[in-house]
Amino acid sequence: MEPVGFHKHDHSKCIQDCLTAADEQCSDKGVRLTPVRRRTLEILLQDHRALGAYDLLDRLREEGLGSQPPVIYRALDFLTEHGFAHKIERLNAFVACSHPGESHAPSFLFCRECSTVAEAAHGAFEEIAEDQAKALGFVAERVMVEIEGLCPDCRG
Amino acid sequence: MEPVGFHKHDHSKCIQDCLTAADEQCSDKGVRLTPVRRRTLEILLQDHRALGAYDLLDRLREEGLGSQPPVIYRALDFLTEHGFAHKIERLNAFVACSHPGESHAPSFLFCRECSTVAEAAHGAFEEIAEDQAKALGFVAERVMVEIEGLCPDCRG
DNA sequence: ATGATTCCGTTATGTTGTAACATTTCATTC
DNA sequence: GAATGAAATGTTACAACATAACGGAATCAT
Repeated sequence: MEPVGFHKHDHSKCIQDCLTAADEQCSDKGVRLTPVRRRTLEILLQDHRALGAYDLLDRLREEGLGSQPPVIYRALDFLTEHGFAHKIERLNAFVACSHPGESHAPSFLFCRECSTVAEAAHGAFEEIAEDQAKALGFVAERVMVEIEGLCPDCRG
Repeated sequence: MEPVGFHKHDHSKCIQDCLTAADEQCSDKGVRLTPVRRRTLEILLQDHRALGAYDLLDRLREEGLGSQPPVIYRALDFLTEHGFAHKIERLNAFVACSHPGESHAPSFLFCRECSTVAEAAHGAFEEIAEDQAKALGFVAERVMVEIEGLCPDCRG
């Protein structure tokens, strides 16, 4: 898994690939990527940035796709549940998954200036977490890593 | 630094030590551990559990120590700023620091059943985070690690 | 077609957090 | 011990984030 948020890349292809992957995975699993869900994912994919639920809702509203909070929260529940999007807890905001399909339990780096998010390799963190949990008799189920800082652009 | 949340220990001593450490550090720094701040810390120290701001506020209100949200949020700002308490982002809740004075940037393990929190060694996580950040040209300023799972008691 | 299921629209409300300004408390200096 | 200035608190009002509950529409399997 290679981080993508701070790298130059062919972004329209990046978007297309993610949407295609989502379409495929949904039909494989027999779940539906409905218009509201798909459009929410598209909006998130526009930037590799974290967006608040209400920002997303505003966008949907402009397009006549739903105007009340439950609409967007249901769409986000679906997308996160199936690994197409993730929540950044520190920001109360959501970001499209950059690596749909790959094993999930991501770590994030996000810029405090521009909210750009990169998804990073998580394995090393999980190993350490597992060691620490074991030493305490704790069963680790989910390891959240969120690294706040400045991205290459905002470092100035 | 030894994790404490899931271990048997002399808890009244644990509370006393933390309060004493807080008192000392405050006078060293020339800041004031006022009644609202001190009482908030005491309540947090009662359990090694994460408590919501409004739960804490209810406790303060019962004791006539302040009844409006800004009161508790200001106290929590003070306590977190000086390292006497921490916020668990995943829970929107706060926990007393188990190791006041030791270098700060903690990692947490918290139980999804009972909200008990243990503070764990953070160094290894920071190293990995630093490596990943460097590879991306990202400047890591704060590394948040929160491990959700089941504590020894709730594992059943 | 019909019944079951899933999804969406909507109202209402709950939870978490802050801006702004008035008042009080406290330490310092005169 | 009064005047002053800084820090802390009290209070009102509101902003931002999130969910419960219910009715109706779309979709799917038979």
